[in-house]
Amino acid sequence: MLSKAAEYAIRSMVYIWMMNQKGTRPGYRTIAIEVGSPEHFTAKVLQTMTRFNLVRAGKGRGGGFYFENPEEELPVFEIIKAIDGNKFFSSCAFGFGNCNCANPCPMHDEFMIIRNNYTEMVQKVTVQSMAEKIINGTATLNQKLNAVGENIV
Amino acid sequence: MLSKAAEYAIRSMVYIWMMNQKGTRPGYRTIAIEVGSPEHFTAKVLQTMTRFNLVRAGKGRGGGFYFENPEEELPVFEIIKAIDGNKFFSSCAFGFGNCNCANPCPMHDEFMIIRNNYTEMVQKVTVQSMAEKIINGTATLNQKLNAVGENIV
DNA sequence: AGTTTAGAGGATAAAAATGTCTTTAATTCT
DNA sequence: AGAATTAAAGACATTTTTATCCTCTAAACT
Repeated sequence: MLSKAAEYAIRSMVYIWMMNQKGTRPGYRTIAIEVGSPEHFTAKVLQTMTRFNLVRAGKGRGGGFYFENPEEELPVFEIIKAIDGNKFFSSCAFGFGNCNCANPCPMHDEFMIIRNNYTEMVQKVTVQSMAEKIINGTATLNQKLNAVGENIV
Repeated sequence: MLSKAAEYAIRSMVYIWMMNQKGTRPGYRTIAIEVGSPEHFTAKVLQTMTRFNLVRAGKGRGGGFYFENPEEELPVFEIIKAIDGNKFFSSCAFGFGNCNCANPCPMHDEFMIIRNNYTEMVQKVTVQSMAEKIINGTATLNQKLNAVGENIV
């Protein structure tokens, strides 16, 4: 499963991309409110994003976060790697540092298939493809809750 | 990814099953040494296993852990659920409590496929099937390290 | 230049996961 | 009955993850 940090990062990035399309550069305060993540923690996570050059940040009035090349497809894979490293993409079910074909754990073969599928998936899903779904109305970035805090179904 | 607790639990259960086959009931001290897990933490994890009736424990001299019905296939799924709950099996990529078809996150469809495959896998892989691999010599329960602590390849 | 705005960075706090230690309870053997 | 053995249970410690706060720095606008 994704860490909270990675989760917030992905949500934030999609939001930034969408706002950029509308011609604005959101700040982390706005982002946190809109994607439903803790404000300062979101700021930290976005620092990591800029450090890895996955997004750019402008200081001062009119500043905020933005993509230099919004057309360039950004796979979720890159975001996850920046935040969580490639722990998941390299480690095995049994936590063996380097469970490999020569010295496999008893779930190695089965786990490899899942892991490869997952890796492929997060390489295929991009910030743009996700944003598109939200614009289409076929997905939501933040869970819609009713007044009592219950999920709307 | 599995928690450490779940990881140790799976390894321990496979080891117990194999020792039972040989006619012995290992204690948690032995188990911890043999599967390479922290002793007392392993004890805790095994307490959970007995509480969920996934294995039995005998106290006193000649005691230790054992399976009442060793023939009955035990899917890894059950072990993971006992330790980690069904967090992973029910939650979505975006951590939405109940991201569902009616209110999906932008990775919902893609993630569902992976999650279903994973669930299927851990339901198919059992303590017995894993033990068999180890007995065959086609897998190891514990990472074999050389004198310097490096992985043997 | 000075003021305002916004991210960067460091220090700290809280919570959860992981790991350790000690005591208690149950069982077996003598 | 008493001693030895082994899991159960609770208290405690450490580490990692998650979250908050405060100060610093850069940019923009007047």
